[in-house]
Amino acid sequence: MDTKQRILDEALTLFSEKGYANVFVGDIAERVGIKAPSLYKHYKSKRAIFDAIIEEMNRRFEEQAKAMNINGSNAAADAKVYENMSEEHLLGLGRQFFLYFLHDDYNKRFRKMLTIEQFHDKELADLYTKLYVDDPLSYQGMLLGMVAQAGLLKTDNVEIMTLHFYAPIYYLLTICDRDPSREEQALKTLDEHIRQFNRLYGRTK
Amino acid sequence: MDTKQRILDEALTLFSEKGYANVFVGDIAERVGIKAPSLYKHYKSKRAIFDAIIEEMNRRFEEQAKAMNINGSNAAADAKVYENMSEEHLLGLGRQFFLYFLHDDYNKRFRKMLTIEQFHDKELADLYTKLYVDDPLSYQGMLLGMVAQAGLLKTDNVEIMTLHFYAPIYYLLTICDRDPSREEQALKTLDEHIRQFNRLYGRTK
DNA sequence: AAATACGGCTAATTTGAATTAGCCGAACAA
DNA sequence: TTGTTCGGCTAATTCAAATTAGCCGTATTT
Repeated sequence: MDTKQRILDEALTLFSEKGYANVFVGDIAERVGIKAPSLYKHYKSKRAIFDAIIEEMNRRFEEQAKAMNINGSNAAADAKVYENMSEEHLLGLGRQFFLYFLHDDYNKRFRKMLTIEQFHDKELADLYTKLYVDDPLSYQGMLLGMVAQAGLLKTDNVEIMTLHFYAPIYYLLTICDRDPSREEQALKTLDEHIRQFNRLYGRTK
Repeated sequence: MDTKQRILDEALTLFSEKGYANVFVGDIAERVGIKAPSLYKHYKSKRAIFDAIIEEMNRRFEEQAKAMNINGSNAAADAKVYENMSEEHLLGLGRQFFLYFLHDDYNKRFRKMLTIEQFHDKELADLYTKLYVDDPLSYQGMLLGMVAQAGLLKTDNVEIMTLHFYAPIYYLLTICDRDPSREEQALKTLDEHIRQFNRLYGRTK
């Protein structure tokens, strides 16, 4: 990987562990294997590194969103996929979502960084809300909506049902971010949550 | 209020808005209405101010926990209180908990500060988890357990039921911390959540 | 009333971290 | 090959923020 990219990568790691203000330009440089002044050949300032991370993140997420829409925009067709969905499928859905967010390295670090920096300015707060609140909710709302369409879930309020599906996932995610040693237990809880969710909302009693 | 206490108070406000590292001793002093060097008549260092905040917080929470136990330890007696609990009571319970955490000034500021600082060291992470994850869960688990005992809620897994009750509350709380303009909407969602919770778990179908 | 403690101030001092200046060798382009 | 760019380095420089020194008035104690 070229140096410019490595700088972003190491900076993100450090920012996610200690927060922007507690990371020194020298720390980043050291990790990359160069001296602090050399960083300035690639970025104008420490702030510029942070901004570049945010930019790249936006790029990645847009990309990802686009990819999702390709499979997600045609609800009528996709609903068929869910026509014979079982509890196992639902479990898979939740687990996949959870593990992706939890273990995908870029996601994990970025989420932690945003958690730390979210109160610095409104833009970051909005980004956090978009990435970890609104987008997952609307995406999963769409999926669960289709499953309900297919007659496998019963509710008169998809939004609240989706909240009931996602809030515990979010909650467990924040626990694991803070303390990875809880992952195993969180995964068990996740399974129980989804099974119970299915019992509560599933049509096939 | 005496200066020593005012320093803690203003420091907490600032730390909760910008995080420890982005607050200067001079900022705190200015708010208190004195000059930076005068702060050192009260605290040995900037760090000591932070530590004092944590200490006071621990004191407050222990106090609060003690107060709760007085009413909470005798489950058999308290269960009677819930014998004729209605959806309205349940709504009140959730709303009270939510609003207390959301608006109690000390709580709000402390929670935001911990959110920012949680990844700095394990002690802070553990404190966060205790205050906003484990304690609420066990407290509400106790209450809901009693309500279930009284025959008003039906479940074979109180823990998951409690997760289903609390996770959305936690989720909404973090949204409001980030963006207070969402409070109104969050309160509506909270109500819908609890009503739906009651529909899902309530015995009196 | 003298002595002392308290809590404020201004003026240093110290420190440490970001950034700039300017050099230099390797690669590559003309 | 000669020049130019790239990306590294060391040695300043700058600047801001924490902390210390030392003064001083007020209030409290003895």
